[in-house]
Amino acid sequence: MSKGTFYITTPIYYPSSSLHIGHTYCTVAADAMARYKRMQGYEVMFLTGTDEHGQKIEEKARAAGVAPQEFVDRIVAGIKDLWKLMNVSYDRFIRTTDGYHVESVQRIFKAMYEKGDIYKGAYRGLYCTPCESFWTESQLRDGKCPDCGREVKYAEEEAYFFRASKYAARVRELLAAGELLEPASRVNEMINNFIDCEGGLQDLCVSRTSFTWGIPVDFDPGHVVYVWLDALFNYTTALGFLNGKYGDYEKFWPADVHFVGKEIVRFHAVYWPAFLMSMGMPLPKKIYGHGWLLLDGGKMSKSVGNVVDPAILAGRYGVDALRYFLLREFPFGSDGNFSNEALIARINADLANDLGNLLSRSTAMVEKYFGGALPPRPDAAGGEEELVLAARGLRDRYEALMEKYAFQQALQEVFRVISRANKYIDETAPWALARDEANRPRLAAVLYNLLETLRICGVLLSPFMPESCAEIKRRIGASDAAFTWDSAAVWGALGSGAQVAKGANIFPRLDMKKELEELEGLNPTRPAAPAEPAAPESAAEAPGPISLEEFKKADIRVARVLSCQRVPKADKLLLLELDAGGRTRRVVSGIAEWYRPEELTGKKLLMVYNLAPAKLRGIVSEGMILAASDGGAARVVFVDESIPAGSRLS
RNA sequence: CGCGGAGUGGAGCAGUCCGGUAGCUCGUCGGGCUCAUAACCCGAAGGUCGUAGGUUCAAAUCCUGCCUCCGCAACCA
Repeated sequence: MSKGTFYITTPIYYPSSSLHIGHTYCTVAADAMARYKRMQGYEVMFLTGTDEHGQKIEEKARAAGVAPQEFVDRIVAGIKDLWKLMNVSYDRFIRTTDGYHVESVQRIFKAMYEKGDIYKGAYRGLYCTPCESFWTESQLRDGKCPDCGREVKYAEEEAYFFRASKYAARVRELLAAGELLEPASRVNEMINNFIDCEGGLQDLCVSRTSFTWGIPVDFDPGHVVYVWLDALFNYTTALGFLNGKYGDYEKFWPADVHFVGKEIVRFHAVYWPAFLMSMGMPLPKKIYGHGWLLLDGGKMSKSVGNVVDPAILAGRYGVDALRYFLLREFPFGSDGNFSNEALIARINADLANDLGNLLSRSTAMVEKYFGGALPPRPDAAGGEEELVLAARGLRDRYEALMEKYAFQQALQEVFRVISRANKYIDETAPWALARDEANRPRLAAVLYNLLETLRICGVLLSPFMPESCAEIKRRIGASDAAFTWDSAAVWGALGSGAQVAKGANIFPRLDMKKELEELEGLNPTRPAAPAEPAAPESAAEAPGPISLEEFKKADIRVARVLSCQRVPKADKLLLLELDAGGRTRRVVSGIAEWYRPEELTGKKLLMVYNLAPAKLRGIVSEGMILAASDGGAARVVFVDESIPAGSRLS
């Protein structure tokens, strides 16, 4: 029965905060693919998981006042809940903190080291101590640090490197062959930017000593494995590669396809193959770099009132409707504009008006004219009608598109047939046929054809909308055998006599205006969640309690803005000169998006007076001004004119 | 000159690689039908294909310049 195996993966997500619609998009796509392959009879392994190491997690956990493991445990629980809600049928969920993964990665690191592909080296170069940055000769300005203008000195820092350069030619050849990476438009980008660039493909630093939240290099304490080496091998350790946890490596590797966001195509298409080559392992058959969901024309953090929390949307409109929308609206390989309006319009037009309505009216007529029993199957003679031809050939057209990961087009094909069926009802006018007993056979044939069309469409839509299609199956009275992949290529699989269940539209029509208002009302001020980068702060990230003593360490003072100007070449920064009692302080603040310099000049505000200086865009900032933000526009906290500059907050 | 993407009827997109009647969905207007949801079906209006040049018998499509928008990157102490 099995046609073979099919191994598909999503990226392992970074649990620094909750996931959003962009992650959901990728995971739902992988789920649809996995379900499709299972339906076809493949033995599928669908892997997803989380990438839990790295400095950022370490920092976030510290800020939240918990241990890193505890921090990620919480977020991972939320991620699993989301996948459960979205009906994601993953077969395995890997966490890079899982013991078996850690062991495997240590073995891999060692093997690459012993082979000579990982070597101990150092960042070497001219180092500016205050800036904590290495610079190359060409970057220096007048022989000094280009940022702060101070002297630099030669320095080095110990690190392990992966000899990527050794595999550059092979990786290049592989990419250029055009099989590995899709869409093709990304291939040249990879080759031009990372391989044919000046200096060629650079060796990759694969260990860090600056933080500890990672997999230790077991033969060299102090080093932890760089997250990408750790993360990429998840695709194999999850199958049991170099560990005893699972025994599926031989069976499923190499992967049939890795779905990845375009921001990580580079690591998957360049370094991942190089790593595998080093280990002498087979390469994945396909890496598909999907696009991003942008928001209302692209503005990420400034547009107002969009609720793009997948859980909210799924809760309101149904998991299937959201899944359908994501995969029908956007071409998988390119960016798309997400909007609530598009979501609702799509649900109404396709699901409510076309599919849901077709199911309702068809079953209602069976009920009305045949007492709810499936009309007898017509003779083959009537089978040359346009609708029948379209529905009969649908599975093959759908399959060709699904094999190319063209979800949007595959769905379009199905809905073309659904539209054709609605038109068919008009053409055949069953209500007119019903008036004359002599037309009864014809009426039966018409209704049968409609149910058959619904059956085929229902089967093919199942990977996208599993629950709803199960309901379609029930309503048209299809047996299990009449709802399989094979049956979708057959016309006439529906038996006669079974009971049809009439009922309300499975996709109720939505009131666009009302929905948009309510969605905004749900969260009027929070900015739309960006599709890929930072998600809204989750509760897990709120810092824990601090003592009064700790709080008192902060010296917060009233300051008057003496002058204010934009920082050149920085979109978000303003440079303020502040009078806070003592000498004039220069503070750089990231509020240029919300304030013009002249709006601030002369105003009184609060500043953290004893914050350690930091250098931003080359300018030393001696403090921080206080502003409030809920994630959207930041508003400066102004204080009463009567308070003298230099007063301490207490 | 940091990297990349996009400009096509009111909106969102396809078509661009491989030049040759500008297509789809939504919206608007008119009509039809009544099984179903103010739904469905039919028809119509509406486009200098960002802009200026070039190549060509022929350009949305190829070449060059320019304009605009957007994402990434760098900065939000």
